[in-house]
Amino acid sequence: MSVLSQQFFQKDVLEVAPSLIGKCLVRKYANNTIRKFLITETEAYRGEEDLACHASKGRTKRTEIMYQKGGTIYIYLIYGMYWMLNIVTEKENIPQAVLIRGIENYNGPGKLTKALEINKSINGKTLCKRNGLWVEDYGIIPKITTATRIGINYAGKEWIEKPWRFILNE
DNA sequence: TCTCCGATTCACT
DNA sequence: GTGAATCGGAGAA
Repeated sequence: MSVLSQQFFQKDVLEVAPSLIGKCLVRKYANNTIRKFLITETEAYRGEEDLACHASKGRTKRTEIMYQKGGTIYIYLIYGMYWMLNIVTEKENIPQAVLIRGIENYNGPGKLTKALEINKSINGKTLCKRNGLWVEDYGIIPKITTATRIGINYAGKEWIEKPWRFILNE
């Protein structure tokens, strides 16, 4: 087992997103309990030109986090009810992020953040043990299926059709 | 300040 | 298959 370094995330999101499949998301709760979850589904959001990406509107207070260097945690509230967990990729000033859509036993981004007790308090923090959330590599070589992204009908045909969702094959 | 709407989920017809 | 819940960010004025 090895803990993924910051360097792992400082690459193109299209490399990072599929390679996170089969890795282990580790959460240390407020009461020091530690739980590990296999990552089963991710999605890539890639830069200002990607109309499905929040950063397509340019650099704002909200998207500022995505311009940080890879390994930063981006938390975002959707529909006033659910927190989305993203991991920023690439170097500084390149707005890319991986959305964690699914983990073992929790199918759905809203459910997994609930299970992990994720909320805005860790927005902008770095992915590492000190902050209670990190990723471990157990050397699993997963079989990956690609698909189109979900919930981005506003982005237009060209971007809806990108096969930027990555799913672990059972 | 005010209005619009979303990287979702769940209950109900 | 359809619609409600619910709130912060972005853009308009």
